[in-house]
Amino acid sequence: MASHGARGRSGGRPTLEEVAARAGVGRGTVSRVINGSPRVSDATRAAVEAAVAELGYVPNTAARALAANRTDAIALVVPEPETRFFAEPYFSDMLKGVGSELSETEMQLLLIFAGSDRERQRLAQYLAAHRVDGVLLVSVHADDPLPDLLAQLEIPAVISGPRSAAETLPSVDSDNYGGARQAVEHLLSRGRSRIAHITGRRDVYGAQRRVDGYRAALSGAGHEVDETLIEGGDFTEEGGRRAMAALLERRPDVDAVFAASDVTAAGARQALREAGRRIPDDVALVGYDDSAIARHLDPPLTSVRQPIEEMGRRMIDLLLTEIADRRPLASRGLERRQLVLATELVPRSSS
Amino acid sequence: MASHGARGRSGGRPTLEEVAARAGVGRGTVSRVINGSPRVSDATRAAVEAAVAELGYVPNTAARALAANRTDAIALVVPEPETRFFAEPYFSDMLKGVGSELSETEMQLLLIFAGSDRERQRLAQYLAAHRVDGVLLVSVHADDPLPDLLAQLEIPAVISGPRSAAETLPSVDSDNYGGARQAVEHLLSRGRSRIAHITGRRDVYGAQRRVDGYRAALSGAGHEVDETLIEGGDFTEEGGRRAMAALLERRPDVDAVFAASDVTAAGARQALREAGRRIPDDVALVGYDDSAIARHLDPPLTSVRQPIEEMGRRMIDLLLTEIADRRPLASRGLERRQLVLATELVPRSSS
DNA sequence: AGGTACTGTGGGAGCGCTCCCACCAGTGAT
DNA sequence: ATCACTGGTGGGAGCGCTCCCACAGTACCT
Repeated sequence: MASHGARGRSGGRPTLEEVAARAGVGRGTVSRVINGSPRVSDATRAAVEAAVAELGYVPNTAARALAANRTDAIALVVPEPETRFFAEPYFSDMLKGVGSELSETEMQLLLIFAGSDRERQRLAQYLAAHRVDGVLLVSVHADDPLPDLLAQLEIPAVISGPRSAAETLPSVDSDNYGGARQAVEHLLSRGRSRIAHITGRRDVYGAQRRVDGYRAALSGAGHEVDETLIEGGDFTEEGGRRAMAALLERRPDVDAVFAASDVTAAGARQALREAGRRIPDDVALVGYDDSAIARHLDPPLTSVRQPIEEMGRRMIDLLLTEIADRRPLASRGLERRQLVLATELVPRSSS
Repeated sequence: MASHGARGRSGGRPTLEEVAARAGVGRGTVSRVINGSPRVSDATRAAVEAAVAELGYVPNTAARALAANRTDAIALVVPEPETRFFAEPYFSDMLKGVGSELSETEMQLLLIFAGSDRERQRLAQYLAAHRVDGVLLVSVHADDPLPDLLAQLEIPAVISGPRSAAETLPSVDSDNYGGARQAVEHLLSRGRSRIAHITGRRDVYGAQRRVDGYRAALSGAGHEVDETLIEGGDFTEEGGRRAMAALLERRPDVDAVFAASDVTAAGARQALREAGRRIPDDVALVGYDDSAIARHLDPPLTSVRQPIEEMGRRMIDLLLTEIADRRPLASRGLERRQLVLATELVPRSSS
């Protein structure tokens, strides 16, 4: 029986010490080379690098994490009960951006689900254990305690979509306000004048901003905002259908609808069909997200695209900066810490 | 200046040692309690647990990993260039299953992208460093070197979808053969007789199995399999369109199509529309995956649902078993190590 | 000739655990 | 009484790193 943690290692993976011996230098020097310190002579560096290559040395992260008190990992926290969020392209696109940006670094990505109470409990434990250097928070609700927990634990975090206009955390968002404006202006330019809006959940700041954009576009074009043309939705298909039905009841003269999400638009479409309205002939329809649904709806749905992959990338940038900056006593301003990226209208035949 | 790794700890998180002192026991005893060893008296356990609670102790994973030579983490490797895979509900559903099953344990989930060569390089390094206890491999191609690498490093792995009939790795798959049969039998029962099949990529074993199922269903019903009704696709929309166009050219009398994926079906639908064929009146259409697209297509698409979330869960089960079993010299049979889960036909108005 | 100031380098200490050996009661068999 | 055992426990050693102090060597002043 070998010494102690012997499992499965036939000869064992090489350690720093072995590399040092091989290169004829000290442990500290190898560590310096591995970590790219400039205070190493070229000759020494070359010798160490050769030894590393010969031995196939790979640093042991656990040891590094223990000694250096950092983990080289960040967590993406997914509030999963929102199945909507999870199944939408939003999620995978963001992941794509996050992944691609992260692959430029040595950082690893952990996926943590914080859906159930048990999972949130576990997450709290996990964060308390400082097992990640930073956290990416997506789709956080206004009353979520998580951001405060993170602040308290002094763990750097970036949020996608501020919780309110007074958000203190670094954030990356798309221009919900501008996107909504684009959508409505597009409908106006198509000669529509009685443009309704089916909102998202009002406790989501982004949904609120879309309402603001809707209003602004109308006002900007000299129209009065008619409150009877605004109906509350919740981002779901069923919600969209109900809202559209209510709208048709109240305002049978409606000639266009801007829905706060593609899924909502799909629901609205059903209600319109059932009421015998043709799209776009009788009522034009515009969605938001430019998801797969938009392309496959009949007729294909005009929608507002958010640069989600780009948002994922930027979130990582921001987070890595936060992590790096944690050393000098933080408290720097929010200068470049809250980003808003432009949206783009994708016209299709529904409008 | 404090001792050494002093960053950010105001008083510092409690350590095992502190818990031991508080409970009036030795370090080893606390470790035993934390790890649920049975060789601890009830009184001692209670004392330790109290101390843990009072101090808010959370074990330091890095230290544990270093000492015990395990990581309590598994990786989900995503061959991301397959954007298809990534954006499809397949991915998020699987993730959901994986996450829910994992949340029963202390294991953490790492997401690793192995799209570009650089990423694969990094992955190899990562695995060589034994930074995970096990690996989940999804959507692996027949010629991927990854499984061999894993075998060589003796890292437990589970694959979703065997690479061939001779797969040696533990795997969890849905019943592609049976699912295809169901689809075709459904079409037969609807009175269709000239049923075409647009295949998936032939180098994907699951696609091959669907072809087999298609054939079997026809033969089983006493029909001869007409090779001119089988057309190669590649799981993409454009591929589906092309294949359908070719099919219509060659067999204008076709009265049903079984497509190897919903996306393929969406492409086929376009080609059918362009050719003026009505669905389902002239040609019935059945897809595979039961994705969001299926529900939102016009007309809604009959499709074969795979229990993907369940598959994710089972993969985790299998992997955890593999990890636990690694101790007794492996080499146990493949008895319960290759699972095939049942599919379900979801009829909609396209057939 | 003796400072002073570097740049490079070696290696001790320590990160917080797990593992295991040693040891101390009890308990039952001899 | 003596000799196994057994369940329960304490604590040394060590996992593979990073950090930092100490020190050699060289270069440039006084």
